Amino acid sequence: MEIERVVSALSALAQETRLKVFRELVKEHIPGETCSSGTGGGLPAGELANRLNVGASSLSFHLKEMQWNGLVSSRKEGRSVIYSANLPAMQGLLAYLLEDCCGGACGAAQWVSMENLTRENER
Amino acid sequence: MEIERVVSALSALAQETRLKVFRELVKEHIPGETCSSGTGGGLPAGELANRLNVGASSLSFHLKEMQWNGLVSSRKEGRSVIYSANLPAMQGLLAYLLEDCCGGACGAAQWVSMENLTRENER
DNA sequence: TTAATACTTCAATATCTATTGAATTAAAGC
DNA sequence: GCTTTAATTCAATAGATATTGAAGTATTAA
Repeated sequence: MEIERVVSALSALAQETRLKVFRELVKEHIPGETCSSGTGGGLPAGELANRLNVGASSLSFHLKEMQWNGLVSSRKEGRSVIYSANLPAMQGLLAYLLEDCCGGACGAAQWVSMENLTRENER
Repeated sequence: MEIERVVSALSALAQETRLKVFRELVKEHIPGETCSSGTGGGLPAGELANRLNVGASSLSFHLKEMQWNGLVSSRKEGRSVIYSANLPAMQGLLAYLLEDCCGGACGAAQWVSMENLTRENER
């Protein structure tokens, strides 16, 4: 992952509303399903706006930003637009941070224990 | 790690110069040493400015930002100021992203393989 | 076909960020 | 003390971001 893409992925998450959006979408994620393939998973823009208590146009602005940066994708369903988390983008970001910004120096192997990694989905 | 701190840590990294600064400092990190305790490790501001080809005052602005957000710390040594990466902050950030923004849904246990984690420090 | 719903786009605005160069502070060397 | 070096602070500026409310576009329902 080259540095410009890393910076843009980080920018997409470095804002409270957007980070909360991503978290909500991850909670709704159905394992093994991508947005384009899925019939379930993800959330409509309006539901996100309600949950996060953000104005529709403001949320739309943030979703567009996140979509541009590859963190979410969308599909249209009736008059709703369903957004879902693009987990491979997050994986790529985490891999970069672990390898290039933590490296051996971080002692990653120690703290990234199975306790963290196998933690069950609490939804 | 509460959401405001996560957002501010992400903001600290979501800028090309700052991300490069952090990477450089991680490369210079001496395992087991914190900035305050260390006699080695870290880099003086001027050396960072040279390596990254950034103006001194601009770099100073970014370093201040990163220090405020807890990603780097500094010590004075003669007329230099030595900056070093605050790895626990990065660990906390990665832990948050793995757990709250990736969770079980991400299949983290699969992709965070030992291949990634035990990769040798290439400096 | 009209009305309602779900979103997005647009324009105006306010605020935050980043860069530049000049001025300032602090430590070392002469 | 004077000068050089290392870095920070300041002021001005340009540009990017975020919020608001109004207007516009589809889609569904009456």
